[in-house]
Amino acid sequence: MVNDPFKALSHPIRRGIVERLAEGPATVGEATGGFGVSKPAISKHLKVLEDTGVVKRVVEGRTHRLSLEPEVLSVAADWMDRQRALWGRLFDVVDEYLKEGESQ
Amino acid sequence: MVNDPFKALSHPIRRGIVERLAEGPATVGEATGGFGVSKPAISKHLKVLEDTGVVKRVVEGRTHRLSLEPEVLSVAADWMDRQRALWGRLFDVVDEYLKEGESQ
DNA sequence: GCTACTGTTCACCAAGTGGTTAACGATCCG
DNA sequence: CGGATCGTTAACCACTTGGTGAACAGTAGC
Repeated sequence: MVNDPFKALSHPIRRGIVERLAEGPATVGEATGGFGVSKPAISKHLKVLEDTGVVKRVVEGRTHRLSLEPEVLSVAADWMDRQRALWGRLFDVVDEYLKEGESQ
Repeated sequence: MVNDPFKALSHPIRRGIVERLAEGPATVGEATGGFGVSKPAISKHLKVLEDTGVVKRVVEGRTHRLSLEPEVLSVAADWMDRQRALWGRLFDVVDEYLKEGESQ
C-alpha cells in the first residue's frame, strides 16, 4: 500500500492519468492512451492510484470505468495551501534577511 | 538530478524539511533535527531538495543556511490548483453520472 | 463456438531509493 | 595546537520502482 497522495503524484504518467480523469470519468484505455508504455505498466500505475485512494474503479463489462476521488487529492492540495500560506510570510522573512545582509 | 517538485515532496522527511523551512531559513541541524535518521540520510534528502531547486543553501562558516525557493514549489502548487479547478467540474460530472445511474 | 478486445497477473530484470557505518573536510574555540 | 562541532562523501546493502513479454480471464460480437 502506498497511502501517500504525493507519492502517487510523483510519477509523470500518474499525473497524466489524474489530469485526464480530472476532465471526467474514463475507461482505462481512454485515460491512459498515448503514454507509450506497455499495458502492464499502466496497470501498475493504476493500482498505485487506486491503492492510494486517488482513483476509483468500477468494472463495467470488459471495461473498467475510472473516476477521481477528489477528497484524497485534497489532502495534498491542502498541504500545499498551508505551505503556501507560510511562503507568504517567508517572502517577508527573506526580504528582511536580505536587507540585514546589505546593511552589514 | 530529480527536477520534479512532486518527486521532491514524495518523501515525508523532505516534506518535513520544507515545512520547517516554510517558517523561515534555518541551518541543516535546525531544519532536520528529530527525524530519527542518520546525518548522511539527511544530507541526501537535502541534496534532492537542492537539485530540484526547492531549497537554496548558503555556506556560512561551518554551518549551512537553508532557505526555501518558493517559485519551484509554486510549479507543484499551480498544478494542484489547475486540477482542483477541474475537480469542481468533476463533482458536477460525477453527480450527473450518478443520477443517470439511478434513473436506469 | 470462435475470435477480437479490454485489462490483469505472473515472472523477470535493471535502475533507483533510502538507509547504514566509517572516514573525511572545514570551522570554531579553549 | 587539539578537540569538538557541523556537515559531506564514500562504500555498501536491502528494498522498491518501473519497465518488459507472455499468458491468462472475462466480455462482446459475429
